[in-house]
Amino acid sequence: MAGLGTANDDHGSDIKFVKVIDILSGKVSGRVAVRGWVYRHRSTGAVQFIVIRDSTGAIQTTLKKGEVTDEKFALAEKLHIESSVVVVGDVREDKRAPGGYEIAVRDLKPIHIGEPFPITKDMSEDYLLDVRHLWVRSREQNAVMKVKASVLKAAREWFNMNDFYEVTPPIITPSACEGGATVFAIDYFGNEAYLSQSAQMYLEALIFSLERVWSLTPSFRAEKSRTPRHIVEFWHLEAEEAWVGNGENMKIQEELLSHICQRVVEWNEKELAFLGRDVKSLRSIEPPFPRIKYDEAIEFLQSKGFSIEWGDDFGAREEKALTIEESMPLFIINYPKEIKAFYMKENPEDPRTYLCSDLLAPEGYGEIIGASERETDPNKLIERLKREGANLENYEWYIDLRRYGSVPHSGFGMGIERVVRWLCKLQHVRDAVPFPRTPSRYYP
RNA sequence: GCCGUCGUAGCUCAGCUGGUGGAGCACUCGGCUGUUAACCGAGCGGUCGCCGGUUCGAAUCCGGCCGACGGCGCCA
Repeated sequence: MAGLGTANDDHGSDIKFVKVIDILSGKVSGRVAVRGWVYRHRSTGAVQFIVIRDSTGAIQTTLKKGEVTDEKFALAEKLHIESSVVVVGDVREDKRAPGGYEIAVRDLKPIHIGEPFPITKDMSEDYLLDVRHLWVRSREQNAVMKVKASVLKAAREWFNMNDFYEVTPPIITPSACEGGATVFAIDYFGNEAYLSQSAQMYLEALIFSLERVWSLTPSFRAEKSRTPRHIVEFWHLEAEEAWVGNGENMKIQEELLSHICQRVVEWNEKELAFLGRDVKSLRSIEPPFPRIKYDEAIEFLQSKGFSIEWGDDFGAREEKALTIEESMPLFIINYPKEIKAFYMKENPEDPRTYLCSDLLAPEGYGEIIGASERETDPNKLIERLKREGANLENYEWYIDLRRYGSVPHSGFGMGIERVVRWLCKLQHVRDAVPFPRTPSRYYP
């Protein structure tokens, strides 16, 4: 509780500020000071109930006529929802209070009496996106942001424990990193540059110095995708590993993701409960994850009545069917070349396919990681780029990486918001971002 | 890009085959000594998305446009 400061009560002595969660968990008692925002305000005339929230939770406070001055009582009646206040009072266990504890207020100081808060009870998804700068205060957004922070913290923790260096690839790039996907162009002192869609190629360059690297960067896709799993700007966690083949690459992914799940369970039990995610299902996420070949996935889908043939890519329906009954994430390996990117390594056992994997989240949430061993033969890369009609000049430096001590290597990219969506059981990835960017929105 | 749904008070919505625009919440005022998104009474609140057409008369019928949302495709 260091650094929370103190507030003068009406007797002139200094009272320590405490966090709401420490009251609700029974850690503190007696006279306390709390600062936060008005979450609910009810009154029966002679008793006012003001629920105050801070970043840790919400607690009911009670004001009774005669226990505070008439001026303070009248002032409290004017507090709109989301007004900021400091209260001083006595912690009391009371079954009538939500959460089991309340504060009997002795003194109350408004810091700012807010204007009427625009968000009330019936709110459309549309409207909440318009007032996102205020909706981020909601319990739901608060819980999701806490889980997301844990995901990032746990990922960094795992990489640090496993000999990876965190690196900082550029966001402004001279060309698209992946063929086909649409890029945002920006004016770069009179030339055209692009916002990064993936750090992968830069990470590939860095393994020759650091061997195992990872990065967390925003990635941008200028596609007018209208689905619950797409946003224009998303946080991309990517890793690249020298001397690692496709199999070990998958081991790294499943260990990383399992660590993230275990930590989120450990750190965010309250938030997960609020979001409706049962902790058991996440606690059981442990290596190894089941893995099936693309061919087997096709056969499975055909047996389920899908009209899909070898060579077709999986759509949302197919991904859902493959994982809706699963409780573990599922690897699908060795996709046909036609539906994957040019930089993947050919599968020596079946040259029609690549040494690659997609990791699908369980319960139908779909792809959260795309991964592969990378092609090391410069001629094969040139040949594939030519076939795609790419401008080879843009890829010269990338081909160069295969000319000076090339080594086998693999890597992957994880969509952070997709992981958070799955962990928090969200309808849409945009709810895993405080200020989502979609084709139709970039405000606020 | 394709398919679908919807635009009425600050918010959520009702408004029938065309005839003087409504409710709940929020807000203001009043009442209530234990409320749980408190409750009760009153008040305030409108360019019915925009443009045009039909009609004595359009929120309502017709046409066009704009915007948002939902689903598919593309992908992390």
